[in-house]
Amino acid sequence: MSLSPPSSSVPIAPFVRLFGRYLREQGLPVTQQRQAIAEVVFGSDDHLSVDDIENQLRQEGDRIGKATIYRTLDLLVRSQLVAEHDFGEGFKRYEHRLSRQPEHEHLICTECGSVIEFKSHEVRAIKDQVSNAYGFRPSRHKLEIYGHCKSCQEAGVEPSDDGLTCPIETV
Amino acid sequence: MSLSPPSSSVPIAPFVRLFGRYLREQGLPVTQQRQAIAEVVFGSDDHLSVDDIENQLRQEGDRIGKATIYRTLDLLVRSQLVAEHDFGEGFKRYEHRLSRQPEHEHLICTECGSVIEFKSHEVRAIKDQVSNAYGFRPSRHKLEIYGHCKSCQEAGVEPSDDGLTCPIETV
DNA sequence: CTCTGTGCAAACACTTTGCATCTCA
DNA sequence: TGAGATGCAAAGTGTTTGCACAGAG
Repeated sequence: MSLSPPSSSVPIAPFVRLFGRYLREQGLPVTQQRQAIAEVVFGSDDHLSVDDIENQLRQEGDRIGKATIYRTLDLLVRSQLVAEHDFGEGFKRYEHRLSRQPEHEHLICTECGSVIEFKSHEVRAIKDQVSNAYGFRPSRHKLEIYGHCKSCQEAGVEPSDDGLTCPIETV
Repeated sequence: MSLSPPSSSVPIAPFVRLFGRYLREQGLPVTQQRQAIAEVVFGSDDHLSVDDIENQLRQEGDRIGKATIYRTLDLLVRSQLVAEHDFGEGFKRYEHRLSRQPEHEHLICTECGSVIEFKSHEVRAIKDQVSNAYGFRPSRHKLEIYGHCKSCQEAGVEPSDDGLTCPIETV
């Protein structure tokens, strides 16, 4: 769906090195494959699927097995340099957390799959307030808004509604 | 994980009939299986997995194939009488939308899987405001806060953190 | 009586795992 | 050199689909 060209303009080497440091801290080898995968992830500001990553690697001449990609993504997520998302497409997407808003929410187009990031400090307030009310200790949260992006609307996509004809109250 | 006893105190027959009406509107047969499945879903205020539903049916003496359960849940979701959730457990959960806050958010315990529902009108404000800013036409949203519930905290569960030792800024 | 649902099992898509081999440290 | 990674293919998930038979309208 998204072929995501190498779209980053900031140098990514330092980020890859940061991952290398994490690996060394954990006593794990810094392999070529792990670096190549990290380069792809840090080199794109998109929300990449495993297939996106595999394709990008292939384009660059690297042939790395899916298993290795999954295993490396697991390490990247553990290191907290990368965040994992599930937008309900049946597979996961990955997004690096460097040089961008560390905490942000998503607008997701259910037509074309594009994702817009936005920041809202109100969310943090809600999170604290509600957690407090229930004695809950929050760690992470997600706010996702699904709908149609501007271009899909302009392309004539209509919101579909298919429920009961006499709707129940949907305050 | 959750064996969810028949916990509802409101009569569920009217809700099942509402589903029957939807089916008839769509020209689809109102079968025993569909009614039995609807009864289970409307009869519980929990967030049920397909296995939960299958087990509950089995306890009541009904033997309905998983395929039928999936197909019926699809109809229930389409009718908008039931909402589908993915709390990142690797499978979906289903929750009926009758006799409860039609729009609400979730606190999810990552330890025991329990779910607390809460309502926040600020979310709607954020949704409208942000959508407006991006020319986005929103349909649905989700706000989920993950963490540890009160009882798991009291049971001594500690939040774990395993990232880089020198963390990046996490404003 | 016809159209659709049902149940089973096979198919599916994404992800994980086992194992022989190779690589970093 | 040895712990650990890699790649392939096989196994595992939850979910969907194909098809012969059964049931609702």
